[in-house]
Amino acid sequence: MSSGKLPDTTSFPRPARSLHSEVVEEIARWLIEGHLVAGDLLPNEVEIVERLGVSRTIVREAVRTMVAKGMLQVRRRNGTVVLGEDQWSMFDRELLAWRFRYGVSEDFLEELFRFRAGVETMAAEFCASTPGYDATPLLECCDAMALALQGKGDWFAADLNFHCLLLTGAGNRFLAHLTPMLENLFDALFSPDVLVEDNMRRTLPRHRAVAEAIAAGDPAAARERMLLLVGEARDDTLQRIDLLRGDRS
Amino acid sequence: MSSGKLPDTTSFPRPARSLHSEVVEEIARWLIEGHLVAGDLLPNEVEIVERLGVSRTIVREAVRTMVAKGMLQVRRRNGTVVLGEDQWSMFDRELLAWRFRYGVSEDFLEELFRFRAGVETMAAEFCASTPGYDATPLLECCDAMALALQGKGDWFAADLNFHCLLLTGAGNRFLAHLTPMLENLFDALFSPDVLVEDNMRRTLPRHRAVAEAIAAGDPAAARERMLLLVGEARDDTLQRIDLLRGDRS
DNA sequence: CCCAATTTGTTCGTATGTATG
DNA sequence: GCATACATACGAACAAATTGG
Repeated sequence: MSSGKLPDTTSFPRPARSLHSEVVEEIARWLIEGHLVAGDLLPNEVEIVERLGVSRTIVREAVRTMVAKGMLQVRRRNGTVVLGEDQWSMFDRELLAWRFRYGVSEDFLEELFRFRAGVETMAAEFCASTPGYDATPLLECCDAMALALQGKGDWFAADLNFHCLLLTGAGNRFLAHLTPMLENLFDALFSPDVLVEDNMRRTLPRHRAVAEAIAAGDPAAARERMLLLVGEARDDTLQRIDLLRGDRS
Repeated sequence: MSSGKLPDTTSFPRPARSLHSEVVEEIARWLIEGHLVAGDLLPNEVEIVERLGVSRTIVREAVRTMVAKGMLQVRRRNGTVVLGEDQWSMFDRELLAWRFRYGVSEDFLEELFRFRAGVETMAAEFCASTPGYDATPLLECCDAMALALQGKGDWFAADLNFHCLLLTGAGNRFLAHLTPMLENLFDALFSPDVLVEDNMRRTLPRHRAVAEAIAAGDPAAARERMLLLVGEARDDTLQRIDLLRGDRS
């Protein structure tokens, strides 16, 4: 009966999204926005069915998806409980996208930047210590960034590509698997419209220095320079965000 | 009708495992063992239903689970395709367990050890540079390992605990999220019955040296010593595995 | 110890929508 | 444009397990 209120879930101008993903994202939002926290019980299946106006099948499949991502745990008779954030798939593309969309905490960003610094220095070191590693794609990225500074081309794409190349080129599938994290970070925080030209002019030579150390096969230098690069990026970004927060409050 | 060939998928003496997890693991095995590779189409729903003797619902929910883990992608009308291993959730507890159970490649292990070295040195560095970090749990782990060497206590648990403490104690949720990887690695390769006392006697002082560097708040030393520790562990393990492989062939 | 209520687990039949050929 | 094959979605029913009286 309660489904009378929302007669047109399908009539939204959504291109090809399935009911499944709608419901998954809706429930995920409950958790990410904190309406349900670790230890809470999810409403039971029939209640969700009534609240969202979808069939039980959809709800069950949505729950399966979220269990697979470590967000829920379901026990017979007991209901479905929300797991702590420490159990959630931390590097899952979708989950990261949801977090950035529905709000990440300052702590989350801090730790993300610190972790990123660690893995990217690691990747730079790996690349530099790979015999015969071809660094030309990295240098080409730097050229593309330089062109973008003159208004010819896409800085954002070149910058992101540089960092992804590092992760994927290190010859380590675990490092390579962290690219969705970077992509989400870039999408959320370095979107083209917030790029500051001042920062770009400063960071470009840092990028090139890293690429050159890798081309020279010098792991220690690559590591050191990468640390400098991501440290500056961190400072720039967190400072910019603090300014935004300051404006809002 | 066609299910007459396998009348007893359910009659196995499995205690409380759900049909869902059975089917998920069965399909996962198809992928991990390589019967289906990237780009292949999964048999359609009805065929899986007939082959496994379960309902469509079960199959659909199993597919949802594996889509959530990045192993499958389903497209309307087109069928369900197997994704490349680079898309699979690399740090997912279940998926790691399946891989170790159904066979990991030598490359996989090599990269895992290299990645592990990177993140654990990172964690040691983070811990050592945390002001007021309490290193006594780490030192207690070393004591427990020393006792285990005298036959009093569980070396395996103490060793694993040492490394997990490092990851969880670094104050970084991304590092902490890598503990399932370590746990699976330890379970698969350092199980109590294959521990070599010689290696244990050598590695114990290495552990203590790391803990002491962290207690002293010396990130550079912590990093250096950790690198030594995991390097030796890597060599010991890969050598032992090579011996096993050599015996078998 | 058993009984009953609650909640998820599982199956089946059917209908719809959407690409493909 | 039509038919086909397949995933998508719904609803009703029964099974099984766990909790609490």
